[in-house]
Amino acid sequence: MSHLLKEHIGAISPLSDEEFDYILSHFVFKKLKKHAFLVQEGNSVKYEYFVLKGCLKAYMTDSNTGKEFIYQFGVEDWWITDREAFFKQSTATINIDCLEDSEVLGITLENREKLVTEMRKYEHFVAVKANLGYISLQKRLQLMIMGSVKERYENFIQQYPHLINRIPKSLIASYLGVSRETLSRLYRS
Amino acid sequence: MSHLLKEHIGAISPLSDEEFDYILSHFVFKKLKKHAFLVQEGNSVKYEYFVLKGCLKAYMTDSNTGKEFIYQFGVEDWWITDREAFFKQSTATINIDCLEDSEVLGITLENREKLVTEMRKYEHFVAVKANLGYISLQKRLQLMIMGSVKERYENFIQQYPHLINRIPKSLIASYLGVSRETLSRLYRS
DNA sequence: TTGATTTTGTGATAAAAGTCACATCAGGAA
DNA sequence: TTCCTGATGTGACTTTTATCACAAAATCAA
Repeated sequence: MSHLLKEHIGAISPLSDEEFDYILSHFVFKKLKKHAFLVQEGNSVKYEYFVLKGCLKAYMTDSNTGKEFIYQFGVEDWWITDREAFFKQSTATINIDCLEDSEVLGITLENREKLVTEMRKYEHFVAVKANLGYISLQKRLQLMIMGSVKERYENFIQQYPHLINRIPKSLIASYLGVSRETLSRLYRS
Repeated sequence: MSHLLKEHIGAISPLSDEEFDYILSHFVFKKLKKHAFLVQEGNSVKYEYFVLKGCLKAYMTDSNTGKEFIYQFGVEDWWITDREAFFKQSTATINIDCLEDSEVLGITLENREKLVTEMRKYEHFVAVKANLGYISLQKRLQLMIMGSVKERYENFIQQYPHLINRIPKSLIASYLGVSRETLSRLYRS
């Protein structure tokens, strides 16, 4: 049996079909139309989501200027949620909505903890993920502080070549912390 | 018995004296002079460190410009290491050195995994820490992208009031991703 | 298809921050 | 104390990026 989530977890903690079926039974499936919200500011955040299909953006809005900063995109094989609200069981400070029709698998904090407690393999998977996530965030911060706009964009192209023509440049600019005009002017020979 | 590390872990997972003694036996104590390196680029990173006393900086040097970016300070009650090198057991890409005479407790990856496996409480502590660390890094990134230099500095003052007069402004500027001159000019009435 | 909306590019100008240079100030070591 | 080093403040100028404005191109929905 092949399943995107099975491959995903299995890359860190190899799973038997039975183990994976058990894990999968703790998730709920959701199908969303373009522009639909998965997480909305002020609401509670019941799930952490694994993206099966489509594309989403997680962003926060500056209360003064009204401008938005995209802190993460979510496409196939990625996890997305308002991490702080999910783990602290508080209300969302960010929004997540769909750039395309999307399909996700959601797991509640309760089920997540249940799996972590019951299955050493899932606990290991989750711990490794947390570390890798932290490390990649640290690299992004470093690039943001030390790198020029050009370096940031080139790094993005290299890391996410499949997103360049899938996501509007204005959103990529927001992710890179630069105005869309400046990004657009980068490659004038 | 009172111990900084016991209070630190206990705030997340309360510990008996026996449990803490057992945990502590997995750490090694190190005492360092000002300017000494705890982690040096190119070397292996055997330990993750908890700071008992003193002040350290973790930074990376841009290979082109030679300028350094401080990604973390470490003072009492903080953890510090080259996370990526430590977990992947590769060589350091960053340097950590002492701004003051310092004392730290180090734990190897092996001992860390041993404790995580043996003690549910330590595992919980470590998981919670990873989450909190990720969340605070995310906030720092957000502030870096959306906030003005002034907002970033004010946030720093609010978060770390005790560091303002302990660490040179030029290093704080590096942490905030701004030149020391610009930081110095912030508060001309 | 067609009209509307979104996306993208680009000029002109303003604002923010960096860089270089130098002066002053504070603290540590002999 | 006295010298030396590192820390800090600030002027002058340059570079980078944001902002505003508008037009062309692409995409989407009825």
